[in-house]
Amino acid sequence: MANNKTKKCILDAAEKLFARQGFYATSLRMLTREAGVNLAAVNYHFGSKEELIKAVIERRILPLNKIRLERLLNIKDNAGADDCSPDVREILFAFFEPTFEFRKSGKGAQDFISLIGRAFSDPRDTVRKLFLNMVESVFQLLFELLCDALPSLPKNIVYLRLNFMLGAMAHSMNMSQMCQLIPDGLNLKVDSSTLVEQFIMFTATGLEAPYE
Amino acid sequence: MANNKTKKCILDAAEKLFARQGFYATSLRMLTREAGVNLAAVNYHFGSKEELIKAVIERRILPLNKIRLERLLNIKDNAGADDCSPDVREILFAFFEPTFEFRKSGKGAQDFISLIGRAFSDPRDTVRKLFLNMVESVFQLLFELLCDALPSLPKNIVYLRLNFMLGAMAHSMNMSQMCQLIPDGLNLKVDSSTLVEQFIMFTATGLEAPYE
DNA sequence: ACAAAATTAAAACAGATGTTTAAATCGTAC
DNA sequence: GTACGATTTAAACATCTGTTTTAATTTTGT
Repeated sequence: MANNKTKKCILDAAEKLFARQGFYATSLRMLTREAGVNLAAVNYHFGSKEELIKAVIERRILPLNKIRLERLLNIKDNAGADDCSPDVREILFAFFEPTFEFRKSGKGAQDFISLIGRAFSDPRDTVRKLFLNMVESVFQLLFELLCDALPSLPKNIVYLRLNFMLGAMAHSMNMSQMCQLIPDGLNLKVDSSTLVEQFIMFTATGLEAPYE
Repeated sequence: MANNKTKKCILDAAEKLFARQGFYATSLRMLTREAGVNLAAVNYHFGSKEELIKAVIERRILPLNKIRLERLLNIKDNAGADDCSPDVREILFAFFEPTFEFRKSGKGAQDFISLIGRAFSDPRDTVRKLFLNMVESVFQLLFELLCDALPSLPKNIVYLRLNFMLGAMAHSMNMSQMCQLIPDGLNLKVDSSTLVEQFIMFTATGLEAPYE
């Protein structure tokens, strides 16, 4: 168990290639070449490609989830103590800021975030469920808090809007390829902090929109 | 050229399977079995799998784009004549309503719409560009109109928010699998018209959010 | 230093993939 | 009815996939 270098190389290469090409389009041969390890190493260390996918996601999402959960629980407790509804923007910031913060921490992190967007909208149940199971608890708490913060909205409407928000998020995580849409002469780039600000501004305002 | 039955069977089957399993996960053998035609028929009629993907998307998106373009141009002309800014909600309604309306027209249409969501966030450049090229003109006009409707916002901010919106849209199109997120006892289903209303309410309010 | 366990390496495996081929069948115009 | 082009069929093709196997090598505990 001493030498984890191979495992790390595989995870790093997988993170990169899965994010940029997708799970399906990345073969174990590309992956192991990129990682500089033998083809059989993946099956030896992880068992199968599917379990590698799981490991790639798990490595990063568990610590991230821990932070998000702490921050959301903190909001919940404060609201409970003061006996008032939590604030939507506060909730969103607690939920998104760790993600965007982590994203800035390096190239690998950036790849991982776009990989999450991939997993969230993967065609195959196996991959999607794999991811959803890991984030279920956080999402559930997020949903609860948003319901508390928006007491005038029916829960199914909150749920619907929550999904709009998550879709926007999944898409925003692949920002690199976003700017292919409008081939304008304008400089449409935005820096990372503007992205978070604008994202929260957009979604918070949308969530708070009046019902009918 | 007389018998287009085979072509139609292939297109229908492809639409269904591509939407439900993704492009990659659908093999030509599954596809031709579902369509009830010979394996070689795809290559005979369409040349390759990639060209089949293109044909599947094109069949539906061209008429849909025509409607959207007409309605958007109509708004543009009216605004030009009255010499006033167009209305955000009006623009969004013109853009989204045809899609959701078409979605209601049958099972195949429903599959197609979720297929569009797939194409929009496909990992591979080839597939994504294929789709983006077809919608480029409509998106460009949409962007222009939104800039006119939101004169107080910098264009790159409008562009950013437009992308949030498109992400939300792509995700909402696979609504069928959305409700796996919160396994609550609550009935969180919403009907189709509520979906459009809420989507426009959410995104319009988000787009109109103040800048900083 | 030696034996046992863990890891790496190269090769082969079984199966699936998109595509092509070559013959058979069909539809249609003369 | 026959000949000809379009279509369908079944089989083969080459290539790629994830996984296993078996042997070599390295690392570890004593």
